[in-house]
Amino acid sequence: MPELPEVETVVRTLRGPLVGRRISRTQVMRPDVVAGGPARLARALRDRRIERLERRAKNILVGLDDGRLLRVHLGMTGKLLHFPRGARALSAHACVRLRLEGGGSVVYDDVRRFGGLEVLDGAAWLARERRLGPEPLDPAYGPAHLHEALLRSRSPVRSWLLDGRRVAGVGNIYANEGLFLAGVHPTRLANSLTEAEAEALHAGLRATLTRAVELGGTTLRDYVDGDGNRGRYAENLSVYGREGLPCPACGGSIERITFGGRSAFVCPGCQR
DNA sequence: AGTGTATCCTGCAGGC
DNA sequence: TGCCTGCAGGATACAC
Repeated sequence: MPELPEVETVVRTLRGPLVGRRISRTQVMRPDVVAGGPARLARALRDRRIERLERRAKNILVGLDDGRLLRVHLGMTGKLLHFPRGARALSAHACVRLRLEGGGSVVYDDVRRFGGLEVLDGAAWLARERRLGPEPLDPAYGPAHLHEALLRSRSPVRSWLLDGRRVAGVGNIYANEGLFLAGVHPTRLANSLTEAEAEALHAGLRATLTRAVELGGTTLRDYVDGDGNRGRYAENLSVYGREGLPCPACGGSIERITFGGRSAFVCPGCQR
C-alpha cells in the first residue's frame, strides 16, 4: 500500500508528536513482525529518546539518542499511528505498541504483517542503505541519470521502476501514473526509451509523486497517516485501478494488463 | 548478471 | 447464505 508519498506523509505527521519524546516501554502483540525478536527490541528501545524521523525509500527511520535507528517498513497494510494519551482502543491487528513517557503511545498496526520493525546501528543501516536506488525527488537526480540507467536494462520499464535498487520509493501506483503522464507503455523495454521519453518519464514521476505528497498520499483501502487520516490523491489517479473507465486525456477506455505478476493500467491511445 | 516467479498473510469482491 | 478463486499498495529467496 504505502509508497514514497504515503511513507513521507506518515513521517511528516509523526514528527511533531514524536520528536523529543522518550520511549518508556515496548509491548509486542505479534512477534513475527519484529526482526531480532521482541526481547531485543524492548531492550533497545527502553528509555531511549526519539531525536529525529526520516524517510528513505519506503522505510521510516526513527533516530534514537544512542545513535541507533528504529527502521519501520509498512509492507502492504502497515500503519504507524500516534495515539495521544487516553485515545481510542487498539485494533485487532495492532502488532507493537511503544509507550511514551508522559502519556500516549505509537502503534505499529498491520493486517497482513508483510512489514515490520528492526533496530539497527549506524553501520548496519548503511550496509542496507547502499543497496537502495536514488530518491526520485532528490534535486540531484536528473533525467540524464534516469536515461543512462534505463539503457542498461532489458526489463519492462514498469518492472524496472518497481525495483528499489534502481529508483527508490516507487511502487505500482506511481509507476503506472508516471508512465501514463510520460505517454510510455508499461511493457516497453527499459533500454528502448528515447532520451525524450526518459525525460518525460522523469517529469511524470516527479509530478505524480510531488502532487501525491501534497495531498497526503493515496488511500485505496487501508492507508492512513500517523494521525489516522486518509490520503486525498486517489481522485487524481489517471489510470491506476481505473480499468474500463475513460482516460482523462483522450476519453478512451483504460485497460488492465498483467505481467511480472502484477496489474498494469494503460491508456492504449496515449501510451506507446 | 539480469529477469521472472513463488511466497509470506489476511480480507474482500465476485462467481456459482 | 456460503464456499471457492483471485487479487491487493512490498520485498526477498530462489530458479532459469
